Amino acid sequence: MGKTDKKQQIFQAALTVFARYGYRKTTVEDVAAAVGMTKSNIYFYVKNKRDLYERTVSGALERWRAAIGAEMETAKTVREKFMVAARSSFEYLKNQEELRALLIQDPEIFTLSRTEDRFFEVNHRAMMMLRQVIQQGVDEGVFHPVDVDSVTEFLFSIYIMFLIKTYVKSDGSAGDRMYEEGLSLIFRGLCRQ
Amino acid sequence: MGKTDKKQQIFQAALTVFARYGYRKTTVEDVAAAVGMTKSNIYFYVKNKRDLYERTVSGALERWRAAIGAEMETAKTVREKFMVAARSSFEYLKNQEELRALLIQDPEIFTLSRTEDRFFEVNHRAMMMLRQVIQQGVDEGVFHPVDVDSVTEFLFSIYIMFLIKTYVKSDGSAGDRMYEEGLSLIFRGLCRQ
Amino acid sequence: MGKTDKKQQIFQAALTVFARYGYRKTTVEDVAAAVGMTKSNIYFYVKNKRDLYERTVSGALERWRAAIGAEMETAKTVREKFMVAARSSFEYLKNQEELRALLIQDPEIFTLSRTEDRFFEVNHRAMMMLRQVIQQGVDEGVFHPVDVDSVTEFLFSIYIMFLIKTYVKSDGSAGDRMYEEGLSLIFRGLCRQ
Amino acid sequence: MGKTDKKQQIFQAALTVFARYGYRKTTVEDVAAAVGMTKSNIYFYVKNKRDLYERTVSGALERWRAAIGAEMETAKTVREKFMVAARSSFEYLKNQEELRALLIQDPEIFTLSRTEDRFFEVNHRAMMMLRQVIQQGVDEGVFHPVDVDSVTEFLFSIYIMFLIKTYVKSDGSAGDRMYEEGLSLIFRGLCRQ
DNA sequence: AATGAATGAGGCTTCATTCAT
DNA sequence: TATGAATGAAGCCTCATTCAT
Repeated sequence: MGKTDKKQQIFQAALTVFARYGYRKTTVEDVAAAVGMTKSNIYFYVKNKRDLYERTVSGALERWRAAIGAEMETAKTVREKFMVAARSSFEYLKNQEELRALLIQDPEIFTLSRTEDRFFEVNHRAMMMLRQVIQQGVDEGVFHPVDVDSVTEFLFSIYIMFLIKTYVKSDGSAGDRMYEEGLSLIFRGLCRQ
Repeated sequence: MGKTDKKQQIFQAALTVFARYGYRKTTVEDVAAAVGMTKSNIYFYVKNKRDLYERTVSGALERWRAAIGAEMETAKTVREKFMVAARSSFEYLKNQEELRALLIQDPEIFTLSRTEDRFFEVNHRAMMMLRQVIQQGVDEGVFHPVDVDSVTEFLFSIYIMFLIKTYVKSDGSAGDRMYEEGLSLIFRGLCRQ
Repeated sequence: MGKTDKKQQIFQAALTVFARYGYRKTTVEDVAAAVGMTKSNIYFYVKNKRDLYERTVSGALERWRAAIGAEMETAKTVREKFMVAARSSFEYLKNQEELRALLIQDPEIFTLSRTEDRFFEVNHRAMMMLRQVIQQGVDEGVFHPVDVDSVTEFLFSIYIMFLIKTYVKSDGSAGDRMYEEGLSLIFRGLCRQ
Repeated sequence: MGKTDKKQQIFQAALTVFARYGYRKTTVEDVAAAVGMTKSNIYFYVKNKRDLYERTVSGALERWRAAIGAEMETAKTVREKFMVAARSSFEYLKNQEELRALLIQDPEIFTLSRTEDRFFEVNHRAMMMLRQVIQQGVDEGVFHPVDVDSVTEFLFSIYIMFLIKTYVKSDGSAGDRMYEEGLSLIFRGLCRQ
């Protein structure tokens, strides 16, 4: 087995553990135990506990983004693309309990501060996919002539928040209802006519 | 000086320290040093490090909410109230660097899950203020006849997100522009006609 | 209320608390709370936590010894006295849950090392009562001509052990049975004929 | 050096320290220093301070019991066995200052309450050795037809008490004399004729 | 590539005790 | 007499990280 394979194995196990306990409560030894190796050997593959975490998360995010991207290419119209993006993100997360848990544990994963964001690159790539849809909508006159960059960021943020909200252990509040109401409100504000 | 005063003094100092270093990195001793007393004496006033933190945060949130509440009473129309709420929140935070820092350090402060939220009460009170405005807008026919509860929660979430986004150490992105674009988009979706 | 009364009140409360939690786990504050005063005020009446404990225990032991002494004076023959001593000790303890608990928590209370024993005096007085009975038995020829001092100490020790064993939360073993068997064994070895 | 060896080294050192200062006064750091390692490394071998203590004590008790067991097998008659047991226990302890000290520091080590006894197993094994002798004596008609279980427990208790008494830092009292008087008294009550 | 062993640094908490009022 | 407030000292334990093998 190559070194890369072993790493993947580690990140997979780390995902499970971090998702369950969060960064702080997770011990390097916990991860090691999950892979079936010893604590010290982990340091052969990663530099740090932090390093371990960041690689783990980045990997998971990237897989997610790639999945959405693939789905979006199947859509034709702008409206479809928008919906596909939203829907397939939700679908994807539905089958990824660990990723969901992770996002709940550490919502800052989505922070977009370029300077210190540990996940800037992958986040940015994801946002660009959204931007492209909006740009297209504006160009085609389907959407109001909004400032594309600002609105992209705005919607991306809402979108992220939605995901988190939706998957946080049931607030007791009707998440689905909020989802529908919110979405139509947004659409009403975005679409022309 | 009464015991309550001393407590306030402690929470004030704690706010400073927690804002700077975050919960984890902050040492009880740090706080003690900031007040000018010994570590052990802190335990005369609070039960725990956790207890210290929660009282500190709750206090700060409550002061904030009260300030907004006072401002809102000065407004007459629904639209004014809405704007005042948004604006004075921002204004307030502009002068409260520490609270801002705190919110960045621990965004979960705003989590609204009734079961585990440590700050549920004060958060809830704040949201109810918003709900009241929306209800009024709907009643007066100024807003679309939306589902008040869902939209309240939706807008409150966005509002919180906005605050955090805006005050996160410079994103590099144009926060204000996003703010304006987003707000008008929302309004367009919310207001009738 | 005189200072002495207040002290008695303190020792009474202390007995309750020490009996329940043992010396180590008992906090000066626990005792204070039980009396209804503050920690610091305790130090007006006693020098130390240790001092507090020792006065508390000594008092209880002395009351016990006095009760037995009174009972023994009612007996006539040596055998009667012996039995009365054993029996009334048990009877007394039956109604003194706290003292019992205390003895279980700190069996060293009965240690007889003259040098460091904190309760030497009262223990010694108790043992002397037993010695007197044995001496009388030997003098009257009812008992074997044993070495009075040694046997006294021996029996006193067994006697103490018995008390503790008996009142330790049921070992699961048949304490009563052991009591009878042991006592008759002892008597067989002690009495002439 | 294997892990087991290292552990033995630790327990040996721990025995020394616990014997000297008692459980409470002994610091994990004290033990570590005695072995020549750091505090934290101790936690590599044991779970707790408590764990450290219990393993230390159990080991010492077990070594003791095994030594007596070996001696007893050399004896032929019941009386001899009884005497050997008593005598070799004393002999063993004479050369084990630390174990002696330990027993004095924490007499509860010998408590036989099945539920809470931390050393029940090893204690029980020891008592069973005594029981066997008594059973044999009764079977052979050398002893009175006593209730074996009760008397075993009774004698075991006395025996333990004796050990403690004898080895408590000089009582000032003539321990040996008491030993002889007590033993003959017991024998007189136990042996037929 | 892997491991056992070791370490250092640090943090939380408890409490007996004191002191000014 | 009584109290609130303050303190110092101490102890347990966790963990990320390193190193020799």
